Amino acid sequence: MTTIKDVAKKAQVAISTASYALNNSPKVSAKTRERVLKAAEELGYCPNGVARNLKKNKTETIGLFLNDLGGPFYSEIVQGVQEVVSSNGYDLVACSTYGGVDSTAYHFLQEKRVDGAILLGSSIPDDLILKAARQDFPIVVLDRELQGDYVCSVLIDNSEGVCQAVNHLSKLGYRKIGYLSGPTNSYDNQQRFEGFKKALQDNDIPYISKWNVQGKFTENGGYHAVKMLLAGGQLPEAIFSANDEMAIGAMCALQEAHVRIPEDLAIVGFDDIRLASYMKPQLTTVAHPKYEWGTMATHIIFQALEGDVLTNIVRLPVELVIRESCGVNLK
Amino acid sequence: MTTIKDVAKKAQVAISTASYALNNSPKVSAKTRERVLKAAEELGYCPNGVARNLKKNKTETIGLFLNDLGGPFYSEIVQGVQEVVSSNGYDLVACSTYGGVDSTAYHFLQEKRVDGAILLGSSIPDDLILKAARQDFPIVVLDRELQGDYVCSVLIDNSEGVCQAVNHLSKLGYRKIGYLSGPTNSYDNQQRFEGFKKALQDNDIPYISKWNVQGKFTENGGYHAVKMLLAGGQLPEAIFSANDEMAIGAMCALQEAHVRIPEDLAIVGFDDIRLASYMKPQLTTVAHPKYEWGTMATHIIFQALEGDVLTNIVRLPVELVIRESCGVNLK
DNA sequence: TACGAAAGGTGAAACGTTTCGAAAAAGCTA
DNA sequence: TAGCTTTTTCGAAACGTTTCACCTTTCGTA
Repeated sequence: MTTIKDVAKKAQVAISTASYALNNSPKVSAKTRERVLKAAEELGYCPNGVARNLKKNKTETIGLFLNDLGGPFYSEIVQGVQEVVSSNGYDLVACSTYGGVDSTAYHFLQEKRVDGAILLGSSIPDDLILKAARQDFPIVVLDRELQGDYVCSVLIDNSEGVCQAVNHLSKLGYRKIGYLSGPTNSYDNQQRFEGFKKALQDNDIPYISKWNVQGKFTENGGYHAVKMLLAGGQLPEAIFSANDEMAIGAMCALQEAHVRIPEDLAIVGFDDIRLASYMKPQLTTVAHPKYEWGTMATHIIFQALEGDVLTNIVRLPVELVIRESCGVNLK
Repeated sequence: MTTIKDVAKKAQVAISTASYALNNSPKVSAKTRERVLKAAEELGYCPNGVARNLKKNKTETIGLFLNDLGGPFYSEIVQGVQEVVSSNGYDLVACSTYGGVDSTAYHFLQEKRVDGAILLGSSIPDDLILKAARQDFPIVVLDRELQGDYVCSVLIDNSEGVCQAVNHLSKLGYRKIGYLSGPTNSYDNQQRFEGFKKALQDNDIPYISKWNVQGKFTENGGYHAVKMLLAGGQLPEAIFSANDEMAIGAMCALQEAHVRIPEDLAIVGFDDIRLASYMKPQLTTVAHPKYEWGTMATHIIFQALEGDVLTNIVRLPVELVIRESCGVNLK
């Protein structure tokens, strides 16, 4: 590999001069710059990023850490993040948190191989985040509330979303509403469940615990949870699913059991993933601004890098998207 | 930030000893190791990855470079890659090629911030790839044929896939078959188009160029291309779409025009993305082993890193998945 | 012609590690 | 105890940059 040393030698200048020339510093004369650039060109020189990173003590790279790089709505978040990162002249790397302490996320967070991190997915524990965050290493989390000097939470308004969904069901006349739950240790699920119970109360609807079934936030999870529900007999009139993936699994299970949607049972999801609008019937769901979620988080990272103090929690609005899966007429 | 220097001082040993201790070298006595580890613990020491990378001249990181981190079937490729990278104890970063020469992909490829690269998406030019690849920096490309010492292509068998699709249509009695094309400069599209023409020939079906319409490999692209086709009057009996995304857009356009699928027009796609099986009617399409695509590519990277010489091209099998969008009865 | 300032160029230190070769300490054997 | 060997520790160089502080050259002005 050719280094700046080789370039300097070829151009017959000192290493420092070569460096200045390559970085367009005004300290070097046009002639020398020319000579250095030519030498670099001829040698096919390319600066070693790692060395530069070490010297400058920054990588100009932001890390986006996800549970699983292929999630159903990450794509739009990633685009938002990408956009802002690029426009700040930084690089973006997406990494998985897969593998616990051996995961890339762990490594990168601890070893300072990025200058800031955006985190979505619960597999990184709070204390590691709080320990890793510093003035020159801000962290934004997308799925939990976290208090710290260089940590900020960007969240969606879960309870408002659930509230709108339940109100919608209530307005349509549904009084027997079940809750299709995600993992109970997930922040989002907790928030949605709390919101759900509160919304029921506000609408004078009783909460019936036998209609609370739990899955794993995946299509399969929803499918099996609803299978259980079906096996138990006595269905609710409507189901609020803590996310769309599970709602889709639920719909499959229901259709297999010849339960008609929405005639026999209404269903509403959360996230508004792409598939939601392709289902038959199309899934009514709570949408959140995914792209903006990404841009917001990233803006905050750069603010922090510039030394601004952070507001600790930002909440993004949600919106109920009414499609077909709850029907439209009063029951 | 606390460095190994601080640890050494606190443990009252030389820096080198601290380093050996932290890396579990047998060169240091149990007592000293203990002392160093304790000091490190107390100081919350964490080795600086960048410095280590520089010294060792490797990052133990593989880069996966995609056009757009949220693509419709990347997810499974990524999982395959992730799996193999992890099991080799390496890290994985996914980066976008968004932004041309300013993209993260460019930077990382040139600045040696990863030890190997897997590339999908045409925005990195061939010559850069060939220039960047070296013994200790192998590159695998997933969407073009490329000859080079440390470059390998892992491709799917496009022509076989198209052939199966066209044979299927032919067997069902369709004789007027259109081609919904992706960008003409895309390798995959070229291959599929070549395969398409050959398959027509093999089945004694004429190629009619007015039924060749072009889009951008996106749903929208397919939608508009088919709108054009509709505006032109005189539809074919069947359409082979160069990918599923466009096929889906096409289906929307057709449904809006009250063209029934498959009764009035059959359609077959390519890729077998998740949405394909959720469409109404479900999309018949050519599936490829996405997960294996990722694992295969990654295995090759590690083989190359170990010094094996590479076979230049690997082709993965494809399989036609017959669903509903072509009908089942002879016309 | 001499002087001072500005411009251009340089050597060396530093970033935080790893690792080599050598020195020091400890443990044996005779 | 002297002379070995083995174990443990250490200093220093190196990885490839950037950048500080200083030195040299050039040039305009008095």
